Amino acid sequence: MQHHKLATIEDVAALAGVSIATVSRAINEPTKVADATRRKVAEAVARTGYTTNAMARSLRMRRSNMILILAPDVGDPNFSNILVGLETEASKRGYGLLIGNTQNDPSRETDYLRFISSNQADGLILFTGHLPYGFGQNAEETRLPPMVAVNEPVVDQPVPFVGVDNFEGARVATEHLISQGHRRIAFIGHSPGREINRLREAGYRLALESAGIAIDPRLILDGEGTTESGRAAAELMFVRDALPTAFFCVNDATALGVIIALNARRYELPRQFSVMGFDDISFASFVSPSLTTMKQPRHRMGEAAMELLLAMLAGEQPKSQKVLLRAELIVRNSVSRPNS
Amino acid sequence: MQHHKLATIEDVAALAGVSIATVSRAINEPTKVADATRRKVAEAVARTGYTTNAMARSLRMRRSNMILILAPDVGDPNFSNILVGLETEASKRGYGLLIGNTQNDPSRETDYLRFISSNQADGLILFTGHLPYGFGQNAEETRLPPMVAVNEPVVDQPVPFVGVDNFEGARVATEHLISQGHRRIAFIGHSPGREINRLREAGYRLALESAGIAIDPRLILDGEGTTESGRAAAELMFVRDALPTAFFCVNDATALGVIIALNARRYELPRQFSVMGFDDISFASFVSPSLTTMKQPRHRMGEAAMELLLAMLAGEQPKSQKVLLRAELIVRNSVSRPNS
DNA sequence: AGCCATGATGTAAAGGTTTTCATGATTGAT
DNA sequence: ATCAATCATGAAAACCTTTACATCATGGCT
Repeated sequence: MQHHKLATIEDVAALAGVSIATVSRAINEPTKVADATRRKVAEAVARTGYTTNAMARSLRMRRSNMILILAPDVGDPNFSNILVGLETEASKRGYGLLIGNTQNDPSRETDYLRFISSNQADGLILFTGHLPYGFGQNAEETRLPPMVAVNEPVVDQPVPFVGVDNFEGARVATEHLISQGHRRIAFIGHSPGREINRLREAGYRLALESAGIAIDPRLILDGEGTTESGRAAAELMFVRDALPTAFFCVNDATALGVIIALNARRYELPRQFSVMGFDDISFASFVSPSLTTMKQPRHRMGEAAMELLLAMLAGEQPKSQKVLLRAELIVRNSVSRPNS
Repeated sequence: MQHHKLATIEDVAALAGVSIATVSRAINEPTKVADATRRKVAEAVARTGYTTNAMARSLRMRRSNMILILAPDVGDPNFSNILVGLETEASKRGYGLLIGNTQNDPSRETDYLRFISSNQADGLILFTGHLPYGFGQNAEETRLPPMVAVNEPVVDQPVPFVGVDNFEGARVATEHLISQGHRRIAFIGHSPGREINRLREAGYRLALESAGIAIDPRLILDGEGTTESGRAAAELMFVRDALPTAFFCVNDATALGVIIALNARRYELPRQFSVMGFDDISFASFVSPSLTTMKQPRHRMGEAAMELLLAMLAGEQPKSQKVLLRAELIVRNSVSRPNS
């Protein structure tokens, strides 16, 4: 039922009247072969429609030219944009991408490791923020395969990381609000367990301190980064009656929730409240008011991570364990000067 | 620099005191082996940490248990949600997913076919709406590999298709508007070249005709399905001054554009205009007003497509060349009765 | 003329499985 | 007790490459 029977290197060799070794060389190291034979081989390849069997090749060479991507949620738009960058760089270098959706399920993580241990993938890109379950326990003993973490660093493990500078980005964002004249700035998305939230909050705090603004703990609200948590936090703020003039949200999803809450209460934005997000997800520009936010260079993150991983596979030591790209301030219409 | 040296089947055989053939059987066809030896082998496998080398296995068995996914834009959220369904079903059946981002670039399409012709993938899932460049020309001659198209059918080729019933969905959507009392319903997104747009428009037309409502060509506007095209179309409508009471948009992105245009003109929605979308993208519920739309069962589409492909790989003839899932009406706040 | 370096090619091994076929052992029937 | 059938296992082939090593020819040097 498959494609008849594929031509093998032997067929090509026979047709070209040379040995299979020569065919292999003509294809992979053209300089090591005489011009005339190279042409004969090329001709034979064209005639037979030969393509080298990747399985045999990988078996022999002990590498597959495949990279396994492990992500907790493949459907997440933030992920998929980074994926595009990963793919761009990988395919440029002749690597294929194998994707694994773990949903943070330990058994699925372990399951996907079979691709590594069975030589089906040469390296690993981690979106999960932790080592796949199955490496965890005896990490020092087991030699880790080449891998790099992207978006979220791996805690307590020497895994090279490519991501955005959350601390610096949050500082810039908060400074932007301050530069507009805001003094009472809320932070929505306090969650000390999440590295990303922690860093962004730290940047927020530094910006305030540097500007000599005292931090009001009533303006720092919990939130895990979902739209619903943003909406709830904003509501809570009104109940408690300790109001800011601006909301700096840990991410755009949260900011969206805040905007929904404010719209529902019929406030006019940004006249009465300013809202700032982080990420620049695709719909940030379509919300009303369109969202001022920090743009993550997702495509570049993907490229950089893949570059780093491929360099490691080529035997180079990573120059640094951490590549931080800077987020870019995108000014739209959800931030203005406070009018009080 | 790699993981020391992996245990092979020979190591296991030696430790268990049996031949490699027995080890292979103990692992893959446990019933064909005596209980005692099966236990010995299991023990040896555990001790050595053996995992079978997928390359050797694929080489021998002439199949890789990999599926290649070819998509024009991996970053598209519509795609990534279907991808989750594909992944769910594939990994349940022990298949891996290899993803290829083509950006509709013929050379990239051809390039990715190497995974098929080199046996690195057993089958193909197509999001592109056309055969990958390189199959096209002599399609009758070349035997096509097992493949199924999802989301967008492949034109003029006998490729099994899994998608949503766009015609029926558009009919249901339009009927919903009619049932609310609308008579002047615009269709935004006329684009005869696009199969999806064509079908949705056809459903719209049928619903109107069945209700005895004459079709007003001035209410049918071009649009390729982007937010910007929706915005522009709505604007055009005001310029031309042939206004509907409801807008049925070819998809949510278009509907979003329409809403933006209406909001900008300070209309109150849905009191003055109703807007209906199609797709139920993630932000449909966050727009203001939240969008009434037809939900595509993306996860199920992915699962169904993968199921079909795996069945084909197992040698079954696909029962039908076309699996159409029905879209579900999601009622939110962008549609109400007309108030004129 | 003889020698050596260089360059082009071929031979054969190795990579790790699955599976066909053969072999022996065991069971059941006569 | 004999024969046939069944069952468990092993030997070896096949899957298709890449590459270390060997071979041979060529040409340049002394």
